[in-house]
Amino acid sequence: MSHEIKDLNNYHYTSSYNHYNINNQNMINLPYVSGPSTYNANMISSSQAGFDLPSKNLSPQRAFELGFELSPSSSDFFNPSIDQENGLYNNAYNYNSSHKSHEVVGGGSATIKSEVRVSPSPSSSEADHHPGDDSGKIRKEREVGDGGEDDQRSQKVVKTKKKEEKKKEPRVSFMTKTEVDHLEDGYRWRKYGQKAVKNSPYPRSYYRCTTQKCNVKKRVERSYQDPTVVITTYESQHNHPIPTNRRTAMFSGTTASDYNPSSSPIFTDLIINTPRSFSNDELFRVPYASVNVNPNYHQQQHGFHQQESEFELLKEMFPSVFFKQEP
DNA sequence: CGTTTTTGACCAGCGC
DNA sequence: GCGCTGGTCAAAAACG
Repeated sequence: MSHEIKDLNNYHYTSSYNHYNINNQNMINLPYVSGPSTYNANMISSSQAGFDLPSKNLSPQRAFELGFELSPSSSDFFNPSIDQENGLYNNAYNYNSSHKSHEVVGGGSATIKSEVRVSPSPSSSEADHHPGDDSGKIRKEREVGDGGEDDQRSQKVVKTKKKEEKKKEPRVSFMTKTEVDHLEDGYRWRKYGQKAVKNSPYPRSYYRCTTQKCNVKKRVERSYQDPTVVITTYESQHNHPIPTNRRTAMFSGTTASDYNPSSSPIFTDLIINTPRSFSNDELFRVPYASVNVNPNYHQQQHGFHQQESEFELLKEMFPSVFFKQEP
């Protein structure tokens, strides 16, 4: 069956090949091992995951250890994709809010698929291009400054610098099968904008983490091809734990250096006990996952440490998925 | 009354 | 240069 289920603004997903393509870049589709149609365990085993990676640095075992250990409290469907080429992570995790069946997004099979794309070198893709990210700041600077030649020059330098910095911002996209637009992920977000998206009847919403000094942003948009799917894109990483008291989130003063999610009892407790608002009484099941790796991946330039750090980043961004405490 | 959401305006980047 | 698009700002409204 080759029913194509996703092709939204450069997102591409085919159920037959577990193909999840972003920004029209090529992906290879790696074989995966079909799992049971129902998966009640708290994680996927490496055999179920069916990882088959060309890169020795990201072994199936390693990928599994690094994060593809999915909590049933996270979603019914989890589809992560890491775009190393663009410093872009892409994930989709879907859950079915109205049924307990394990509906694949557009797939028609009783299995849920997941994949990770790892590709090298930052930038150039559309998804990684955010011209407007610093537009506001630039505007402010312009308003404050006197517009002199030196100012203009220095602004150019600042702009270039910011642009370069921007390119390195890692981004993670999730595709989530849900009726809820804004999924609860434990962090506190403030909406700062909404825009109509080209070729889509659904608007894109922009959120910022409300914690002070945390500049994590996320965009939420609904797939125009499959309105039941919500695409959530995270940018940057939280430098603080999940706020224990949501009302005090913006006053959290925890620094990145203080923050050790794996050793934080509070954090762990949250992962285990915090109910997801979108989950209702759902049991989240992930039958299996596969990992896709960009064939152009250059190991020399982006070795194990980067992959590891990216997975670590992924884990930090989605602790509820990655840090599930073993019984 | 503090916080969040809404929404129109603005800006930058890009393609033509 | 112009128009389109994505992203952000910020005032007003809504919310709790």
